[in-house]
Amino acid sequence: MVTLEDVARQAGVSLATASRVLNGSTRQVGAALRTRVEQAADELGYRANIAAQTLARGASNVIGIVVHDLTDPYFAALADGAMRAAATEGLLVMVGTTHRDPEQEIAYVATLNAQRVRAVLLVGSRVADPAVTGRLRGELARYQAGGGRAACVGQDLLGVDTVAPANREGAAELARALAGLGHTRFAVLAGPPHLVTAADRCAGFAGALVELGLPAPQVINGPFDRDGGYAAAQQVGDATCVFAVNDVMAVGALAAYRERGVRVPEDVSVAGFDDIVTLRDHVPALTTVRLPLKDMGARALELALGEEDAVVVEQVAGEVVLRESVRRLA
Amino acid sequence: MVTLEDVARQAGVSLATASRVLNGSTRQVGAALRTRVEQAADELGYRANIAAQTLARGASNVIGIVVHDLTDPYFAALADGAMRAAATEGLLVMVGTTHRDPEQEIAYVATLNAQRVRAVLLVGSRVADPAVTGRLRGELARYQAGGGRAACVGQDLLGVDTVAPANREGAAELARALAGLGHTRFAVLAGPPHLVTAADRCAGFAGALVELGLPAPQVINGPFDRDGGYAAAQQVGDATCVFAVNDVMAVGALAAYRERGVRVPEDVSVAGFDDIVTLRDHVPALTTVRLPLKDMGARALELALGEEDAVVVEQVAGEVVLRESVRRLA
DNA sequence: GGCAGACTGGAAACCGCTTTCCGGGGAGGT
DNA sequence: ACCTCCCCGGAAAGCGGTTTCCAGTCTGCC
Repeated sequence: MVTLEDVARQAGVSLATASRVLNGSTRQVGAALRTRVEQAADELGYRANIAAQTLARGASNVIGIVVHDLTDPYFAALADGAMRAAATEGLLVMVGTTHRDPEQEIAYVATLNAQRVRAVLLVGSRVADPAVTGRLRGELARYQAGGGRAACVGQDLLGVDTVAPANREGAAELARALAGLGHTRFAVLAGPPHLVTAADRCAGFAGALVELGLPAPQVINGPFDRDGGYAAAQQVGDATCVFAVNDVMAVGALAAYRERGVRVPEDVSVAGFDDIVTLRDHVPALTTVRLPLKDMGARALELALGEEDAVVVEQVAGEVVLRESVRRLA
Repeated sequence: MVTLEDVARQAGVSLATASRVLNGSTRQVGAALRTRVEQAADELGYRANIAAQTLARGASNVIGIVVHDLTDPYFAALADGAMRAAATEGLLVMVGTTHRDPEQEIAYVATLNAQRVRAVLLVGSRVADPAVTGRLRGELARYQAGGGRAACVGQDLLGVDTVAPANREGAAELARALAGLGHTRFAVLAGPPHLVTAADRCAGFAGALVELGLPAPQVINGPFDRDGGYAAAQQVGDATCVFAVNDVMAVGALAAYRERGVRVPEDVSVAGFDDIVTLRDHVPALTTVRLPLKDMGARALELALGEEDAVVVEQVAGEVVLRESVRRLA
């Protein structure tokens, strides 16, 4: 491996000079030496050792993003937004996937802390377990005590800058829209009760129905993914409209209905949440609540990098999008 | 930031001892000192500085994965497979997205080299431009000269370990299957001609048709994504069967047909390639060539980490999956 | 012409950790 | 008892950069 010292020797200059030429420094270096160094570096194929640079400078140029599952398009979109933003700042990205294990999330924060990353983004729903949240907060505090910056996309439970999707409000809005179509008997494919995102969406939806004087929906818990939606759909009673707390589950539900010969929206209306881009061509087109996922990811990075002392929490509103998977009741 | 020295002082031991206790060493440390150090580290909230460790050890525990686009489920699946494999090896992952810019890919290799990552995985189709490929090879060679390991998922054009999907063969197999259903007039939504993956699939498909004595297909080039498929579908002539060189394009094509009131598969048959999981619930279900994406990602990591001196290239066969998007011709 | 001040180049300290090398003490063998 | 060998703890030399501090050179100005 060729080092800066090799370059300096080859160019016949000191280490200091070589460093100043090759890695942005405030100090000027004469044109003659400068070209000698550049040429030497080029000939030798020099690549700075970032570990050494990070150590010497005391600051790295990488950020960490922790998501639940990259193959879930929800997280892919969020991560992509954050990564694009990072790229414009000249930052590298370390991505960790927890596969929905909160312990993994804590472990990642510790690891990213060890890496002295400039910032960490925790992307994804918080869980309702105060013990876990407490330990995560502890790990984050330790990281921040060392000068680390952090932000979260999800619920404001961590005491860090947060981009918070308005899950309750979005779901409530959706409920009102669906009720406006004449539906009165609802079911909610509610996902796991301990996932705050799922719980909020479910609660927002149910709350709005109550406010409208409608009967409470049938609530069916289960996994937060496609198969969870598929399974939950089997347990729906006599509802005319089913709300799956995310699009991926809604697609699972649609698959279940299709297999059973239940027509959507003729026999039952189905709605989701998120407006996943990959699913926009689904048939029937999914009624959902659109979240600007890429922007949210990018915004979270901005917040993390921002110099503000105060913790800022930004609500992001969702927009109800009615499509063919729901119908107006006669 | 609390350092190892702080811990050592607090525990009343030397730096060496503290290091041996806290970071796996071959050397033993007495139980008494050991617990003192551990306790001190815990009290102080010590987190090793990985940059320093990497520098001192001369080896890092991070690997780099470079993909074209994380929001494309094809890459998400591949990356996920690789990341899971990395996790079992205790490795951290840096992910870079090129957004399909080959220059970015080269830049990433340089950056990951600077990071002294243990291995880099180049995931995604090569381009047909020899100049670009040459520069990428140069950058890779420089990296490998410094002890770096590399592997590629795509075409064997880089001189590194490669997991190569059998694009030609898979497409040929698909062509034979479709011809077996009685189709004779084909169109290929071929993607960009410079993308080797797209070109191979197109060539394999067309080649098989020729072998069968069928007329050559209509070839329509365009972008490699959903909108590319959508646009290309508009230009299809009188084909009874359309092959989109990937699933995402096929979905675009299906959307185009749906909008125009063309029924699939009654009026036209459509097939894709990849068998993207997220798209399995699409209606109509997509005929495609299944690639074991997760396994391929994991395998690429294995190859990169493997000790073999010889460059190994592994072909991965695709499996034709006939679903409702194609029909047998009367 | 002489001197202050601005610039440029180099020596060396330092970033935080690993690991080699050394020394001291205890256990085991004779 | 004495010697050897093994173990464990510590001092110190790196790992590859950055940056402070110092010295020498030029330039501009009085």
